[in-house]
Amino acid sequence: MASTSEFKISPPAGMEDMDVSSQRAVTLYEAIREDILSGRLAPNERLVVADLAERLGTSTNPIREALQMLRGEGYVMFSPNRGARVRPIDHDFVRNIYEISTLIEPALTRWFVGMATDADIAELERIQRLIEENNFVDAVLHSGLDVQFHTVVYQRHYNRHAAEIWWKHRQVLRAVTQRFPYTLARRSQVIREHRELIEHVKSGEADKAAACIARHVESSGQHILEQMRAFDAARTG
Amino acid sequence: MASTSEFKISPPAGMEDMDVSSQRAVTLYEAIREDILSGRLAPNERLVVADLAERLGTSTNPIREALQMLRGEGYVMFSPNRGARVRPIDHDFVRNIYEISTLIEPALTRWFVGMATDADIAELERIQRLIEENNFVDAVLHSGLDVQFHTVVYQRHYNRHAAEIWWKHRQVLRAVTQRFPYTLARRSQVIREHRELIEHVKSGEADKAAACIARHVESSGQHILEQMRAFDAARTG
DNA sequence: TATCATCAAATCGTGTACAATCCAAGTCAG
DNA sequence: CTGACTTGGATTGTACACGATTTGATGATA
Repeated sequence: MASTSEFKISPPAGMEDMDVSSQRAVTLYEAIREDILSGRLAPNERLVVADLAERLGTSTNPIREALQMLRGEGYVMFSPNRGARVRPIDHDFVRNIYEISTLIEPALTRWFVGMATDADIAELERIQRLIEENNFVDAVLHSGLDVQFHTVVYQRHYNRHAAEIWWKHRQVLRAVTQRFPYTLARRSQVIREHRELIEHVKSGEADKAAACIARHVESSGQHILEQMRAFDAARTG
Repeated sequence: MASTSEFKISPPAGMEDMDVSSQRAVTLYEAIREDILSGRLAPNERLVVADLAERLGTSTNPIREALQMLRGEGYVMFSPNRGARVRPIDHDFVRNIYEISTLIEPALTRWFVGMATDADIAELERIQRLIEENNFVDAVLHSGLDVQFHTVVYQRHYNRHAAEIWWKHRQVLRAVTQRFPYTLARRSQVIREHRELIEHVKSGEADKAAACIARHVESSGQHILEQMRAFDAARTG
């Protein structure tokens, strides 16, 4: 494996086990989703099933099913008899997701504090060390490690539904954040907040950990939304 | 229209306008979803595409697409080369949904308090009057009115994503609640909490309204989960 | 005789090819 | 320039072929 950027984000153990579907369609689903999230498919672009089928080397039916899945997750929009279009991952869409994360993640974190084992804490510290070693140099690696970090916290939560929502949102945010650089201020803030979270978990202070995560998500959202605004302003202005 | 029980719950104005898909498939989607939620399709029952196609008078492709939609919403589970099964609407599933609602609905309500017009309040009071007139006699009517009541609050929220999540959850809960009767205690509690909410909206007290909704969802969840437990105990014991 | 393994046939999921329907844009007559 | 018609392209629904999985029976072994 290459030393950097080959970090593969796998569905965190036991997370989307229900997502294992028709072997072909699930791959197509991921392929198209990545194309949407990465921006290779432009916002509002038409998704012509025949074209996609040819490009991805399959026939139309698997494509249709993949598009229906994507519709369920909110990545594509359908119009009757006019097919699918790429939903724009715009400012509002990202803001909506962040707002919901701000509500859900603290609740998940609170529960984790009561359940965390020594192994969990060791794992958090291990990942945090890797994050700090990388120090945002490799953006993709950082993104993957960051997902890993939070996955440790949410992975075993009894509310699978909530964990799934988090996971879906996270995948959108991962793709979006990779389009923009971290400011220096934001970098040190991320490090600080992660360290603070670990401390609260260690001392078993659920409320503080929850509040910490709330701030973490909130500030992360602010950071990205500002970048998106700036980018859009630069583009249009 | 018949005087009772013919109450049709339509997707509250502008709510799932993105859901308008292939005219046929979306109907099939609703048909199958209702069969699952109402219990006509047993938990874990296999969903054989050919059977469904015949029963619903269509061919296999529309059924497949409908099943993929339902997969996205969490109503069916897929296994590779083994097809789809009905996800059991069990105690855990319902609890998960209630927990998430407890997080989201107060936030939506808080925003509504700052935005509510006189017309909104009048509408809330109108629906509340109908609820009290019906007084839980017609369960389906009550269920529909209850959805309407809360829809007034969430309908125009800027976070469409959150509103959609609420709406999807609500549809599950509507189907489940209709399977069980309201206890007398629960009836008066619902009336009281609705009235209290209206008062808080009128006086513009966002925090109190949010807290009120949090309690409302919480107690509603407790009520249903107890009924489900009792039912399961009676069945197995 | 009971239990288990093996194998075969049926069943159903999955992908392909095709026909029908619908929409939109472009064209031509008035 | 406007409105209806035509035509091309894409969605949507149907029929079918292939392959995997399940199931039931048959036979072997303890």
